[in-house]
This record gives sequence, structure tokens and C-alpha cells, in this order.
Amino acid sequence: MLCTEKGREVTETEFLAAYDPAEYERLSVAVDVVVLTVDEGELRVLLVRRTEHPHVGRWAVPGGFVAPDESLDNAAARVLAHKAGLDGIFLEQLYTFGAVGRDPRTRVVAVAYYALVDAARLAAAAQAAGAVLATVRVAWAGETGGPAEARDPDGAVLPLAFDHPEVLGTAVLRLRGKLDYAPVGFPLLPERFTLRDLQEVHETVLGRRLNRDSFRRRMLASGQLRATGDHERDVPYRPAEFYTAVAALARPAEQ
Amino acid sequence: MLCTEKGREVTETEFLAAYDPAEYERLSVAVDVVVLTVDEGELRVLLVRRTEHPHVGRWAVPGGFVAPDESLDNAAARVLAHKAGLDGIFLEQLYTFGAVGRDPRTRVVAVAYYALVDAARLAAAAQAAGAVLATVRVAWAGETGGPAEARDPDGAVLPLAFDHPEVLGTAVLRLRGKLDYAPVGFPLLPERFTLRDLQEVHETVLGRRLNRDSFRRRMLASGQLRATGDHERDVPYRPAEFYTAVAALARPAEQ
DNA sequence: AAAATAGTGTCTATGAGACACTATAGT
DNA sequence: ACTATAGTGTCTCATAGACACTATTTT
Repeated sequence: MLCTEKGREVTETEFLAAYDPAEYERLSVAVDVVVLTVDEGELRVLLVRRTEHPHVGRWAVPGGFVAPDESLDNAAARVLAHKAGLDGIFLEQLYTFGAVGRDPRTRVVAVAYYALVDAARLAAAAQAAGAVLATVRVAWAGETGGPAEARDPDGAVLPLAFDHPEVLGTAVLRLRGKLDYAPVGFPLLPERFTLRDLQEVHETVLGRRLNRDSFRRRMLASGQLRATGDHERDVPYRPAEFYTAVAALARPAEQ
Repeated sequence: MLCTEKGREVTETEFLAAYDPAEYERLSVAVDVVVLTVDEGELRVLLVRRTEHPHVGRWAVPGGFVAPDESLDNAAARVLAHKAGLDGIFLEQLYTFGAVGRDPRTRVVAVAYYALVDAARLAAAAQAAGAVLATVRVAWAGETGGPAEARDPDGAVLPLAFDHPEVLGTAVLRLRGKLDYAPVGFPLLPERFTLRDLQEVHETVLGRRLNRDSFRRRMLASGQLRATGDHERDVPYRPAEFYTAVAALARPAEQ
């Protein structure tokens, strides 16, 4: 059952020395990063306008090809840093899109990631990078799933490149699913936030209103929040206390 | 902002005709399929013994390289059919593993899938394919995550190839997570099953005992079960009624 | 009859939703 | 004083766990 060559077994070292990678056809592998935030009750995504073929002029999530000497996670972090100017934020693998005709140039397998960041930081990064923040709309409720649509601030639909409607829809679906059991809301908020801010983030992501009393009890009982003792200022009503997330959401280690 | 060549804009058609895929380095892309079942209170995985370098003699989940003209889903279904003789069973993308050194031959990005099948069918398929069914053990509880280990029927640990301990661990984690909200137990059972069978599957996957009364109520109230009116035979106690899953779990459509 | 599990009914504990009430800021 | 929201306490309802009891088969 072992490989033989001239009547004797070859060792793994000999095999690897003689191995020719061109024996199997290779594919282009890209990472696409869906950078999401919540602002003013809307889910927003960072999009860049394509300046080259294919799909010139259409809008795309930042992406780039994976180099032979970098891991997928590193490639995604590199794309996030170079194309969006963002560093050290929540970043997690989402899904891999590999339909044959998804890129008209050649066969490209895209490993999609999603990143979460607070609205103020993303607004600054988008401006510096020359990107736009588009509102995300999905035509489905709950955890049904399906493509998503991006609109500019005037409500006009932005044409998306490649299969990015599906990529964006998958990111929304993942976010909704995670919010039910994971503290995924915190990366979307600044370090200090009120319970009202947190509830608005949850409601925006889930696309439905939540019960205030129940949400408050559940969050305080979860042990994920630490009260700061500080309160809001200059609000025309009783100021709410600021909280912080008790444990920073750990970045998953490279596989 | 558009590409120019000799002072005029090029159309997308012209661009694609002149596009050279070799401009970017390409990678090998493989699919690995984790085929799982539950039998005798144990989670089992189908493994094949590697007959070629690298990792000759070690055990691996069935895998294969993705051809340029097939989608990832199709490649996974092909591997499942050719290497395990299984067709038309639950198959879903799991996670993509892309660490640089995970394959000693060359850079290989592995898109892992997991498949679920009932124990009797998998036992027959494994025998026909010359594969083994190994018991899966994880050293972690709940949804912690981490690598998994495979043991033969005598309890001896089978050495796994590549990063397959992580791949296997990721599959167990996904299965546990899905069981909480999705009817993922049904693909692991034959068409007709008792509530006891279903509970045993859930307990095995989750790695903990469940409350009988509560499980029964929850399942019957879920609307996912249809009573058949038939009952077990030749059991030394009151025979339980057979149920069927009311809706076959739809295979996700190709992206 | 004994043993073992299926299946039903009921009580209790827990958590979500609803509501009432008090607290605290700006206007 | 008025308004708007923060924060607390309590009631109700739905669901999970626990337990008791009956049903049905083989040995």
C-alpha cells in the first residue's frame, strides 16, 4: 500500500523533494472582508468603488488575493488594514464562496470574513480610505437568509460587484445568529456604552424591537457587563449609567 | 478612475480577453468531508488510511482537490460519492482551513464540509469503501471548542493526518451548536425512529444527558415530528411509537 | 407477577413580558 | 411644573425540570 519507485519505498522527505505542485490545477484564492457597524438604527457596511475591471464602477467589500506565504486570517487582517485602515478589531471567518462563474476573470474562490467595529471609528476610517458606508437592507425576516442590498444615504441602491449581495446577506445572517447566544454586540459599540445603546444595537441587527425590561435583566444577569459609575451628560432626561464589556471578545487563534 | 490603455478606456470585454491569471499566484484548493454518525451512544467519523505521502499510514477524512470547473459544493459531493460511496445525504460547508504549513507538499487551502448520515448506512458504505469508523473524543465540554481525537473500536488512538484534529473538532462544535436550534438530529437517524432514538442522538452529540420529559414535550411541540402509528416490535418493554421527520432538511443551494 | 420502558398529568422553579412606580436630568 | 428616559419592584404567563402514576410489552 506504500508508494514505490524502482522497487523500493520512498520516504516522505524524498517524496516532498520530488513533489510538483503543478500536477494539480491551482485556483486563485481571495479574501473578502465585510466590515459592519450599527449607526442611527441602521446596519452599515463599508464598500469601495471598483476602479478596475471587472465590474468597474460597481461597489464591493474590500478584498484581495491570498499570497502563498500568508494564512487566510493574516490575509484578511492585511486587507482590513490596507484597504480600510482598520486594525485590531473583531474579525472572524464567515463562509467560503466558490461558484465557478462568480468572477468573470478566472476561477476565484473567495474566503469571506466579517469584521465588527463601532460607528465612530468606522466613519473616520471610511473617510480616510475613500470608502463609503452603505445601509444594509435585507428582504427577509429572522434567520431565513438570502441576499442583501446596499443603499447610499439618499436611499438609492448601490450596484454590488460579484456575488457580494450573497456575501453581505450571509454576514447579516451570521450576525443575527450569533447575537442570540454570544456577546457579539460589544464590538459594534465604543468602550463605554449605556444599556440603551446596547439594546439599540441588538434591535438593529435583529431587525425587530426587544422588550426593555427583559433585555435589561438578561444583560445585567449575564455577567458580561461592568458598571463604570459614570453617567451620560447633557441629555434632557435622567442620565443612564455607562457600562463596559467585562471580557474583550477573544480573536480566534490562527488554525 | 477607469483603466486606460493608449489614452482610451478599455471595455470589460477587452480587459477579460487580455487578463492573465498567472499574474497572481494561485493556490491548491481542496475539500475535506467530515462524515459523522451516531451509533451505540458514540459519535463516529469515517476515516481513510493514507496510502501516499505525505502522512502515509496516518488517518484522514476523505478529501480531494477542487477542479477549476466545479463548485466547492460539487467537489464535496464528488469526494463523498467517490471516496465514501455516499450520495444524497446532508452536506454543509463547515470552515476553511488555510494555515501556511498545514500540508507539507505545498500551500493547500482546505474547505471543510461535514456530512451526516444514519449509522446503518454509514457502516455499509465504510465497509464497501475500505474505510473505518472511528469514535470521536473531545477533551472539552459544551461549546468550548478545540481539537478532537479518533479512536478505533479497541480504544487505541488513531494518528490523524494534516490538521484533521482541528477539522474534526470544528465539526463537533458546529454539530453541538446547530442542535440547539436546528433539527439537525434527523439526518443522523434512519427514516423511522423513536423518541428515545432521537434523544440518544441529541445526548451523544451534546455530550450530556437530557431531561426525558422535557425533551419529549419540546420535540412533540416543535412540529417537526409526525407519528406513524407503528410501534417497535420484540422489545422486552412497552413498544415505543415510530416517528418521521416532518420536513426533510433542505440542502443549501449552491452559492 | 416482575421488570423495563412508553406515555400522561401535575406541581414547582425560572425567566420573559407587562405594568406600575420612583428617580433624575433638561427645558 | 413638565417631559423624557433610567432604574426598581411585582404580577402573570410560558416553559423546563421533577415526580407520580398508568400502559404495554417480554420473560
